[in-house]
Amino acid sequence: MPAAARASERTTHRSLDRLGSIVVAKRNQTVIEEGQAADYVFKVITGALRVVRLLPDGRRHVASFLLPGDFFGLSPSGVHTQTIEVVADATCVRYPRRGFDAILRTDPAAIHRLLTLISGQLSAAHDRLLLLGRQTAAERLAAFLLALDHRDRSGAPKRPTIELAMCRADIADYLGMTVETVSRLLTEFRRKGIIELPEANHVVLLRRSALEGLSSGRLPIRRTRP
Amino acid sequence: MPAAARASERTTHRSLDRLGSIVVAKRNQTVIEEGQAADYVFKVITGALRVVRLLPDGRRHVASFLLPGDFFGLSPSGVHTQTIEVVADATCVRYPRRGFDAILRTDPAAIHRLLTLISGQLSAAHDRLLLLGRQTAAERLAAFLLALDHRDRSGAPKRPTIELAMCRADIADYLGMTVETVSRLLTEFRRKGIIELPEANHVVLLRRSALEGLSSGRLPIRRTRP
DNA sequence: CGCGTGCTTGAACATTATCAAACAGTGTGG
DNA sequence: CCACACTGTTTGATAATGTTCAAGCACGCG
Repeated sequence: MPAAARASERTTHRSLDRLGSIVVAKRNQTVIEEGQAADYVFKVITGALRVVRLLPDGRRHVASFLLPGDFFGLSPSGVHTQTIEVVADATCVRYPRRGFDAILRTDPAAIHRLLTLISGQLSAAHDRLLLLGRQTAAERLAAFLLALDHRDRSGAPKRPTIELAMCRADIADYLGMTVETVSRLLTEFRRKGIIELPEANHVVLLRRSALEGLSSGRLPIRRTRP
Repeated sequence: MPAAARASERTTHRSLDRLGSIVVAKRNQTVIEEGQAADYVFKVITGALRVVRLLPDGRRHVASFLLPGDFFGLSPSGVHTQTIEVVADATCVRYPRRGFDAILRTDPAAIHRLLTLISGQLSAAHDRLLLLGRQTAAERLAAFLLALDHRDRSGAPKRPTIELAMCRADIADYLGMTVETVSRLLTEFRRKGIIELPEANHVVLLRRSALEGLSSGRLPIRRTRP
């Protein structure tokens, strides 16, 4: 469920590297606040962040998690529409917006990559709409674990253990449920032998197929509408 | 809840007009199928369409509705990831993808508009994630009615009557609930004097403020039972 | 007409939220 | 080093929101 697709690595531009400066941020710190001017673009190096939206009464939603390799802060309008907070102590590279734009102006290929990146994010958002609108809590959590695993695995192959950088509340707000439901479902998965929970934030996938069955892989199956 | 923002009108490009050809499509017809090559870009002139995704077991989700002025079919990857069907008999303009791309290559301003358009869609998708993940059925329906009204009203001012081009099933799949719930909530709104329902697909907004109160989530989440 | 389709309504049921309490781990100050 | 607060997790009992199943109604069309 990366907000920025895996294409992010390829989006790195050589001439960008010289512009970047390292930024370090600690747990629960706010990196970008809704309404702020979008003067910088960031790329996650280590750690994890969350994209957050709030309702007036305090209900919270996590739009996406940002993991190493992901870009954030891109906002053509020039104003951020979301708040971004640190989940696990993070280091990022920060590029000044102007330099970023300058590259876009001169490099057509960069524009195309950016367009592809954002389109990928849009497509991912649509997947999540289907997830939140039409799948059960168990299906959503299964999909989440599989996505995290897939993401991890792209780095080091054959690692059946997922490390959860985020707390239960973050997961709950990401999947549109309560912490209690997240906890109960994890326990249920454990009882069924689908996962192991050596520690609260370490998940070992024992039977991936069971999770895949739950998350009802999205195949392009069509139903003839009445 | 327009998939393509209101900016769509401004996205029209003079040199595009010569390339376009008119396409007419009837109710329930499929205009674009998931997996198809994205050879054309469309713009809605009249009528309404829906962007649909299905789960293998038949559960359906409507990602967005497309109303006059909206663009669709844009897909940088070259392959469509969604199915698009006709809600109410529609006429669209169809532009060949190549001509569209050519304009993008030569006109930097067009690229910027496209980027802004897609970013707007992404932002709208995030709003909908919050809606589906954290708001009640009543709040979602209220937000839907207000969005439709806002959209209509931009054309002709002072029209308190919304025409629902889509059926209850479409609304339900868009808001992540069942037809029964949509129906019950509309009845409830009517009983409370918030709306009127002269016909099944005509909604008159009597007390917009009541809907706004609902949709902004300012209503108590947990009600102490009498 | 009578049938099909879509809308509404009702009653029973299920999933998930809410409330409450206990527990584990972590850091703090005495 | 221990007691203590503090935060995050788990578990249980209860309740609400929304679904499912089932039936009836309204409308348009052959």
